[in-house]
Amino acid sequence: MSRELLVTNALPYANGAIHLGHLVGYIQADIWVRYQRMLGRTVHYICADDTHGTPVMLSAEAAGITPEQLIERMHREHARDFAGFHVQFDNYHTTHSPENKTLVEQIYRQLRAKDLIATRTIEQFYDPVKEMFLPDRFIKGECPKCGAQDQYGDSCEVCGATYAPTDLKNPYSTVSRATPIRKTSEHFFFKLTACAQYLREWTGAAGRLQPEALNKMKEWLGEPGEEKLADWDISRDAPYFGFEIPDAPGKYFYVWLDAPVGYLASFRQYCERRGMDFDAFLRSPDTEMVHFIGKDILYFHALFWPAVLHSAGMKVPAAVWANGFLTVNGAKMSKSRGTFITAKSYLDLGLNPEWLRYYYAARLGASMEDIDLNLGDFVARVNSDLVGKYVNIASRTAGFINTMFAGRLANELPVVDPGPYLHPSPFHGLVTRPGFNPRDIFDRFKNEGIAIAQAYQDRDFAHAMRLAMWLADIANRYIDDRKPWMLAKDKASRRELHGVCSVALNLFRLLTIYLKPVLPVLAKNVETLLQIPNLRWEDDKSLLLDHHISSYKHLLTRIDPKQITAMTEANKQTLSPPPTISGPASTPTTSPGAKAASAAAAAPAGPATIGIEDFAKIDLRIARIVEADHVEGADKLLRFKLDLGPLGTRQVFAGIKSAYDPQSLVGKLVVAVANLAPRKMRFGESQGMVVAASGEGPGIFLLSPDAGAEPGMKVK
RNA sequence: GGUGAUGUAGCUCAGUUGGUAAGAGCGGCGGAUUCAUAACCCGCAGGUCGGUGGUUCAAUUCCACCCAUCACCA
Repeated sequence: MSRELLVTNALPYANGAIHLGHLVGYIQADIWVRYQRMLGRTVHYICADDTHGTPVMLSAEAAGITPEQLIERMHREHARDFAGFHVQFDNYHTTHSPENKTLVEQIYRQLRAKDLIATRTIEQFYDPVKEMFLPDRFIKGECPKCGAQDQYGDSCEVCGATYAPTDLKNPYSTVSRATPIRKTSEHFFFKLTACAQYLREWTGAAGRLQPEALNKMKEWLGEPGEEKLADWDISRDAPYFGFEIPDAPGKYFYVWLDAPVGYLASFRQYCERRGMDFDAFLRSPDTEMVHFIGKDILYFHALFWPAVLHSAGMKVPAAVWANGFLTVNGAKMSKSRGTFITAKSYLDLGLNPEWLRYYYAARLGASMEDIDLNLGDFVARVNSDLVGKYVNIASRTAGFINTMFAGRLANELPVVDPGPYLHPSPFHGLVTRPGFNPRDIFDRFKNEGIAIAQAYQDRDFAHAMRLAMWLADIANRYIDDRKPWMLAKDKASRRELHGVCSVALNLFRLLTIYLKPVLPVLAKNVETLLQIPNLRWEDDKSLLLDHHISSYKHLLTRIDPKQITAMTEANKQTLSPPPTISGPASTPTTSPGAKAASAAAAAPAGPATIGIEDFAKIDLRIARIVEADHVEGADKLLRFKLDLGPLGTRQVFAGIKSAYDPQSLVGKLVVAVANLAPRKMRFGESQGMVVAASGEGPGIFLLSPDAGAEPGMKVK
């Protein structure tokens, strides 16, 4: 396992900011890479922005800039965010690069030469206004089963039904709102079906995929003879932001073909900069390529990517490791709850990136399971583990070395039996090495270090952190037992004090080695404190004796829960409007999955409380519906004329068509927001809103006052 | 509906290749201490290890079924 490694992280898409969910995988890979380097292994850690495709093209257009300008800006922001979390790539390139274009074309020509490219005519939805083919996600319509509005082309978020985009009723293009038409076009396909047997071999190799991922692959591949795979459509028609296919004007490579090639393109740029031989690296049997990805893109990395590489005669990945999604407080990240937290906002608010690195490490195992960022747990764990346990060891002993011994560690350490400080470890199967002396606390630490190293190697960081904190507890008990503050009072015990503090700081040094992949900056500061060079893993074999250290300065501050509140507040976007004022923007719906999660989290994660003065800002009034009709061309809206008594009459639109027949509403009393800023809609101006209740399921319910209320009365 | 995963103390989670091992951290309560950014140390949780059957001398740990949750697929 001393091979030279090329390690990559999935390329973030150049269409949005990096958020805490992205960071799980990047921090995971960065920790793993740092660990490998502490062992002295050569690792090239590579990433890039994924820049092509329809979403980038349309986003740029919406922003009034060129795709090149957009991806340039995103590239800068992404690189900044990763650096901010100490994710230290050796190279961060872009898929929109000459290196990538060359490589993609080279691979494509290889596939074509091997007769692995087919052409076929397919029919797709086409936006006649925008004059472009529409990816499924840009088509919405009514659910063919339950009739819910604004559903995507694959499944209904209201009733859970699944279907093809062609099944949608009243489909429309989310780009232009036009009704899409069907149109045929010639597409290029990669003959993935020819690779089934190879893929069975590739996926089955030991250590290549996680067991769960392998299960999934078996599902996708099927048994020999089952032919579950289909050929892969790798072309898209203009207009498309990407690379044009050689000898095929107007046809572009699908973004998912050139995205993974971006790993190699970025690596090639890096090789050229460093004077390394790119081709030789790929040819060598002593080099390995390892991809860290999110579980959502396993399909692309464990099927298409190895198949394409193998077919093109190139080095295939040694391993593809997927991480799960991030939930926050047990639920999907939510913009309205403020748990859709961007990397930038975390850093801008002054939160320490190593807090998050530690917390992720403490929760990350090698499996594809989702991990949860429980914000309360985050505060408790970081404060308790890092400040209360780990840093505290130095904090409570370095001062004595500084003031009583002129900053010099003892030249000889007492032998300390860890026995009294060992609490029953929950970890059976103690790893031991030859010559292990269980009666020596340093041996005990080093012995545990072997298990920690193994855990890092296996990407079971949670286990590594647990072991490290178990050691930190031992060190603290030792200090507590020997009571240096008592020893300091008696001149006769000077020598003993010196020994105890020197032992403690040496234990602290070992722990720093074990935590360094996770906490690189903190470790750097410890190296400064101890006045030692760059710690490597093998340094746990030595001790610091008769050595001068600097004066102690705070190594890490605690998290103030107020910082967490500030962060969620800063990320809280304007609450989506309730269905009643649905304008051109679509009504947000909640997926069945999020429903349960939000119910579970409902108690602790409700909206922030407000004062009466906030409530008073909303001018709620009783209103009588004097007119109500359908709106020509609107899917969901009804138009009302409301009588607000002394306030006159108002025209208001409300998105309740699915729930009410307008005629039945005339004459009814309802509750209206009178001071809502008027809003121009496609069908006229809405001068207020009618309030209604709705739950997670279908159904909208207007509020109405008890008998006796009159139009214009204030609701308070 | 299919496939896979998960379900252990109030919370977050370890662990058990089946047997005197049912545990940690956090929170809470009590005590001790004052070196340390009120940190640290000691004590207190009697939890049917989701439910029901089965295999076994013995199951929380293996098997079957069921329930709940999650993910992917159709």
